[in-house]
Amino acid sequence: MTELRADARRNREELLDVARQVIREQGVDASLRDIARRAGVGIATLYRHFPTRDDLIAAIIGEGIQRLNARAAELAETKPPGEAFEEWLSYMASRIGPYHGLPGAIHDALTTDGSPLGILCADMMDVGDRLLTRAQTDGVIRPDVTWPDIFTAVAAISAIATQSGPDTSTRILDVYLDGLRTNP
Amino acid sequence: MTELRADARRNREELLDVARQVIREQGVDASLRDIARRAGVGIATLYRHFPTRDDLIAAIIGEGIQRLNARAAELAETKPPGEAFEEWLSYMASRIGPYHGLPGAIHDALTTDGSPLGILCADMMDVGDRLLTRAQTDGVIRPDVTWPDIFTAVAAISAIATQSGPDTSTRILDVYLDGLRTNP
DNA sequence: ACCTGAACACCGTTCAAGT
DNA sequence: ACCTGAACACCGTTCAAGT
Repeated sequence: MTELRADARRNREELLDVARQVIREQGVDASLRDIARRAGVGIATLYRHFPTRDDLIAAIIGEGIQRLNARAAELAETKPPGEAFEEWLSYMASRIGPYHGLPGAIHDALTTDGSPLGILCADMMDVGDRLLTRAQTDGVIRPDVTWPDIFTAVAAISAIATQSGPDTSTRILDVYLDGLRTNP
Repeated sequence: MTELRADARRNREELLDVARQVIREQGVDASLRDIARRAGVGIATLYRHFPTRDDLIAAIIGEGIQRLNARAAELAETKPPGEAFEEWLSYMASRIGPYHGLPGAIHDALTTDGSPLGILCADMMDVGDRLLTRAQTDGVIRPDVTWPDIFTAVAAISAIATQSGPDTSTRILDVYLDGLRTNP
């Protein structure tokens, strides 16, 4: 894993660069053949580096997910629980939404064991769960809603961004967040 | 349209029966070739009866959409505006959700002119808009939310049903509906 | 170690040829 | 009028053969 022959390393980088761009444009169901072609590499080479589509997606969004986790820690320290939780959800939506089909892929990955994408997102789920619990303990978020439900909801709502635009997605998320708050 | 040769009529019925089942099982992206094969008909025959996938989907869910519109009229007469609106949204979600990919297809169809599915759903959009306006006039639903937004939200949330099950979808919809209500 | 293209089994869509 | 399969240009995935 860590030691790669020079040519292999170059191919891997090129594949990732191309895939990042193509997937941002066409979504997570983009043609793998097309990605290999644009990277100037045989289709089998793509499969050697990324045995499944899941592996490729995980490699592409890995960094973004880590940033998401870091942001959670940051918000937890600087903002009150309710604000931290809501801001983090909005941030998550803005990062995940633009990749067409990604929320669905993450959801599938989380319930498929051994999925690299699932493993990658497991930490994110823990982080979210903790932020939620803090906000619920603080009494600002309804105590009867679970984190898996909220994650599923925010994922589905963020997916709207690729169809109806980020503004629509944001407005809908705001209404949902309002429903999440305890009535004073 | 109305006059079909006996064999053509039989083929059309068989295609619709098979398509209804296959699409319920596999979603709106199911293989058209597979549907034709199972219907015991050449692939070109499917295309002759339904020139686009859109036509086929519209033909399949047409009856369901009309039932949806009828239900709206019924609810408007028998229930107070807020209840009528919310019940209709839940009913819509329960009808649309189970078909994987249908909410997305409807959304695309509504913004593509000439789409048979879009034409079919246009009435439904009017009906929903009227129910919303009544509920807003009655003061029970937030006045600052538009019908297209609500439709998009409910469509996205109902789509959850095929991934996480109808119960999850229902719970999430409840939270969203809560966010839609005016705070007393 | 790594790369490659051919191979296989699928698609969606169209079109000439059949009845 | 209507039906049909072949044809074309694509997929995802695997595997034997190359360096």
